[in-house]
Amino acid sequence: MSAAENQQLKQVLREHELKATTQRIALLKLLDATHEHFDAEEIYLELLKKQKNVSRATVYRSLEALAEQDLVTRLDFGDGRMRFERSKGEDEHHDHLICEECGKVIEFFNLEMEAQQLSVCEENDFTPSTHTMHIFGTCSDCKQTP
Amino acid sequence: MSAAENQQLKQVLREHELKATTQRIALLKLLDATHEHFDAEEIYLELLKKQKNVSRATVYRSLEALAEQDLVTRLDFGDGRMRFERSKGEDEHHDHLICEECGKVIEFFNLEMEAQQLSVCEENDFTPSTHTMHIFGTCSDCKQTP
DNA sequence: GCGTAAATGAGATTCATTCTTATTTTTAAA
DNA sequence: TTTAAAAATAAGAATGAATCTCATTTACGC
Ligand SMILES: [Mn+2]
Ligand SMILES: [Mn+2]
Ligand SMILES: [Zn+2]
Ligand SMILES: [Zn+2]
Repeated sequence: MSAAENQQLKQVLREHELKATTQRIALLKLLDATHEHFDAEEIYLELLKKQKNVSRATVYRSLEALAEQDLVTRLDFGDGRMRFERSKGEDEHHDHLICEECGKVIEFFNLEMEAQQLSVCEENDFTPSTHTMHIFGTCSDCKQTP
Repeated sequence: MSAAENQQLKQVLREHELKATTQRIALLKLLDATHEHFDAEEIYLELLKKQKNVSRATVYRSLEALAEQDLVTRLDFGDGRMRFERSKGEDEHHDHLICEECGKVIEFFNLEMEAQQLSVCEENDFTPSTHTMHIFGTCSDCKQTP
């Protein structure tokens, strides 16, 4: 099903000089369908559940290749496992609030903060490539029930 | 030597309800003496070099206990190992620029950025506890020699 | 369709961190 | 100062995320 989406993802992969394997297509399709921040094991299990044959090693290798091409973004929430999300356009960059109680992740974007980052880099003659701006704490849901 | 410093660190540990073991004192003394961002193994090796008897497990456990009490700060530079630095006062909080070429770490503090973080938290009814603001890229030294 | 380079599967391996248990140390009280 | 209980430590085993190995399969330009 969704042969059109498959074709489109095949196209995307080739534009980034990546071979369009069924595993990579399935992985991209999975991440495209959600805003969740999966780790590699979760992605592996989801693909199995969807009857896709894939190995753990391929999940890791695919995520590496896709991240290299900025098709997915690696997220490090500091709990020992990397998370991944589908990269949206440059204009859709966002950072994260992470609830330490329930694990909920709230996405946000703050233009002034991004501007301050560039300003700090200039002051230090530093050429930025990526950044992590993660704020840990307690979300509104968890605040009420201590 | 520096019996005074030892006494002072003993005091600090007890104020935080931690037993003042020779290992914890040595670890704090080590981190007090530098601005470097050591990982656990480096700390372990440094302590061995200084003739302190300590085991890897104790380094990890001590760092956990000290971080719990905010006497040290855990840093995650995303390369698979945690780094640690001595926590300074609340007023001496800083974030990091990390050179992906040479590993150099530049510390910075930007008040406006911190203010924006609080503003984002308020907007989302989120109570912050800590944050990571790490900017990865290329330092001035590495820019020149590609 | 063919050939070749690249990707995959399955499991072994690595390496940071955590866990286990016997032993030692800290600390408060006698 | 000696003593006892609780806590911390040493040494190495265990864990788990991520990477690597190599035989097999697949993608894709011709
Ligand atoms: Mn996100
Ligand atoms: Mn620092
Ligand atoms: Zn929550
Ligand atoms: Zn550099």
